[in-house]
Amino acid sequence: MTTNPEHEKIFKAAGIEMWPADKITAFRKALLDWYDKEKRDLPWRRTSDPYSIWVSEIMLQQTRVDTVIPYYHNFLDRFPDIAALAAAPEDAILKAWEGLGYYSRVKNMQKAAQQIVAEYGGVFPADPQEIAKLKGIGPYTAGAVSSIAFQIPEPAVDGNVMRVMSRLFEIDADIAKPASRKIFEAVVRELIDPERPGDFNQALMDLGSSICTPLNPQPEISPIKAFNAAYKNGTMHLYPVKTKAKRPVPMNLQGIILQNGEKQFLLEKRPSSGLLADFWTFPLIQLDLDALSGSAAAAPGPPAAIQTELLVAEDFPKLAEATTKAGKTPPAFSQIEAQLSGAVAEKYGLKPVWLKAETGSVTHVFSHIKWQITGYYGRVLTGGDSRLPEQCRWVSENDFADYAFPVPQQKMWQKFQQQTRKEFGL
DNA sequence: AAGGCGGGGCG
DNA sequence: CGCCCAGCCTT
Repeated sequence: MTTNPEHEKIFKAAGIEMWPADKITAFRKALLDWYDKEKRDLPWRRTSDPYSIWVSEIMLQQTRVDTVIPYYHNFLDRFPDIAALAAAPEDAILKAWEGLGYYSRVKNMQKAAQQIVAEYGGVFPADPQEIAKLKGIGPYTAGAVSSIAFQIPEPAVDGNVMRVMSRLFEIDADIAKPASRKIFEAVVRELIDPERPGDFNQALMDLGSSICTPLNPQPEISPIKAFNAAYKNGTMHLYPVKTKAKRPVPMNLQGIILQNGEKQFLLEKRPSSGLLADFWTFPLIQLDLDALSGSAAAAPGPPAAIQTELLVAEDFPKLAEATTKAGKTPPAFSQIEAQLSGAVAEKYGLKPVWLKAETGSVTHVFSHIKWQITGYYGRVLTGGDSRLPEQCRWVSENDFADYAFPVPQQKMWQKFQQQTRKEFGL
């Protein structure tokens, strides 16, 4: 009952029975009538500019609408067109993406903008095949931009669409598997309204995010409940089929919060590839704590006890007062702190005096790793050290706004301010 | 095909 | 707190 023999094969293999033409027509009407009535008024739905629509689609990958809206406005403000994005400095585009996550998205988008300038005269290509060649544009985004910006009947299969379709047709394919996407694309190609492909795709996604949700869906109020095989057969709880992701692996790190004599903080730029590439954080190191707990490796005594007292008395009167009251000498060197000093001396050529442990300690969960950062605050006497690595910089707090901070860094900074700043009036 | 890559909302 | 949300790139 399809026009396409390729689709026929796919449907047969997946056990899908495609609807007759009149049912497809009725489905389009039910879905689009609902969309016309209920669609949200979103900024990128007020434009037909392919660049703006492209920006919105890249931002909306793995990111909620409410989160995206302010970033969308700010980004278009700073980079109003393809040429502006292509020419922007990297730190500017990272800053504009700060907090959004998956930062390779914006780097790839800039590469694509440069591609468009070089190969398409700066004009966004209006052909799905050409669109799909752009860096960072995969099958979903190619379909979304083609259909929404250019009214080309291409499927835009995201997680919402796979969930909706798996329930409508009781499709057993595992939506976590890349290979399954082909099945859903074939289904949408059969169903998509050639008159309003962009609205059709957006309607499916809206439905998936509001009514046909992953948890606690409301099929009884769905505009397309009459088409929902899983609902009619009482199998809603079985769809979609999706294998679970692995748990993030815990990783313990030490966050090094150092200030120099000018009250500047040491920041380090992360490597240009990998996790949080090119973003700035307080130096993060990973001590081998297992090796530490074993032997009673004599911790070197405070290498600068006198300096410590001087520092504390001079720059941190409240800290000095607090430690005196508690009947303690200024921060004793634990084994960990001795290790820390060794690592900091080796990596950064600095000899800090540690003033507080467990400050700026935070947890941050990525999709595959769980960072557990223990913060250590210290001061260094020397100012501009010649051995400071290339990727490091002493930065005044007033200039933090010029640096792109990932969320774990923002958390460390917040914690440090709450725990140490207020406590000691630094 | 599998793994790397961020961040936030919900119960 | 653990659960959920997931496209594109690289390997």
